[in-house]
Amino acid sequence: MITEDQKFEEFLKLKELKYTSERKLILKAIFSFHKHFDVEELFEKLREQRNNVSRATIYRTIPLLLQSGLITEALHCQDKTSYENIFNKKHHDHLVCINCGKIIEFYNEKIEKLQEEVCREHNFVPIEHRLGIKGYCEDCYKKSKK
Amino acid sequence: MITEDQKFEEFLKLKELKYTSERKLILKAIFSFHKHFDVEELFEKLREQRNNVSRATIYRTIPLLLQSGLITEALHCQDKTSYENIFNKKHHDHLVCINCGKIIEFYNEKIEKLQEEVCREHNFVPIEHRLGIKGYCEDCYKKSKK
DNA sequence: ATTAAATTGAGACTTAACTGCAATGATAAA
DNA sequence: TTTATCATTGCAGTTAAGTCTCAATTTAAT
Repeated sequence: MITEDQKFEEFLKLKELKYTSERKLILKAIFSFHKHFDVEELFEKLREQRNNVSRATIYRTIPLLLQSGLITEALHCQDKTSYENIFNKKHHDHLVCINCGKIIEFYNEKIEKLQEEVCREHNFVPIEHRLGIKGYCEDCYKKSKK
Repeated sequence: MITEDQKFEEFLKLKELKYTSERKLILKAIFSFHKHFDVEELFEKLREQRNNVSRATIYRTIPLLLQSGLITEALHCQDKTSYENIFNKKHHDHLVCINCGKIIEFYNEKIEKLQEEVCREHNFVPIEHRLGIKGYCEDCYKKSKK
């Protein structure tokens, strides 16, 4: 079982880039989140861990993490771009509550297959996809009806 | 058959807002696009039409157009937020070419139904959804193989 | 250990997106 | 028609995400 560190190191080696201590720290911080995160939250997390890394470096590292397939851009919830750790995670899509921001992850095999079919019909070679459904979660819907 | 003007006017009346000449011009400009557009392109289009409207007014009008259901936010292609006219258009999803930026619209009834099913399973009330598949269009894929 | 190249952080810079304010414009009552 | 009210506008300024520059440092291959 390959670790996230190994995966990132391998990716960097392939690109003839260096696995610096800052990059290690960023990766570690990301994997200490269990939810989506944005750059500011990552910066703060690193400070908490007494592992200060500049924002510039974070901004420069994120594209590498995206390319290496360790993280992915999450749905634009409000304004900031946020990310999601996807290492060793099965692909999934999202239900996002407009009211409370809750995110429900789901996976539907049939939808996945149909997407492949659509791509075939258009001679399109898919690399990744994102399906986000916005609406109201059970709790918020109940509240709104009162 | 209701026009986009009527729909917007009705929406504004409901909110006790005014259908000003600037708002009319913005709407007209939007409907002269046949592709996605961003704020800057809209600003330029208005200048071309000799109908100068300030950026501030454009930024203030867009939320109204979104709320009224005349336009929707398009997929984040690069950095800028872009929009899409959806008045009297059937809902559709997108295939986006990573290489040339080409956008292919598609609609798949089965996928739509399955989404509803997923929502039901989670007691989630959907309002809108967005499915974007990134990859390579036929032409770009052929080129890349050479 | 040497060396070439990549990387870093600080801070300046850029730009999309938005806002406060004074002036303007529309609407409804007088 | 005049007046009063309140939304709207444009300008100029603000915010904040993201990028760039450059000198100093670190990495990794030899």
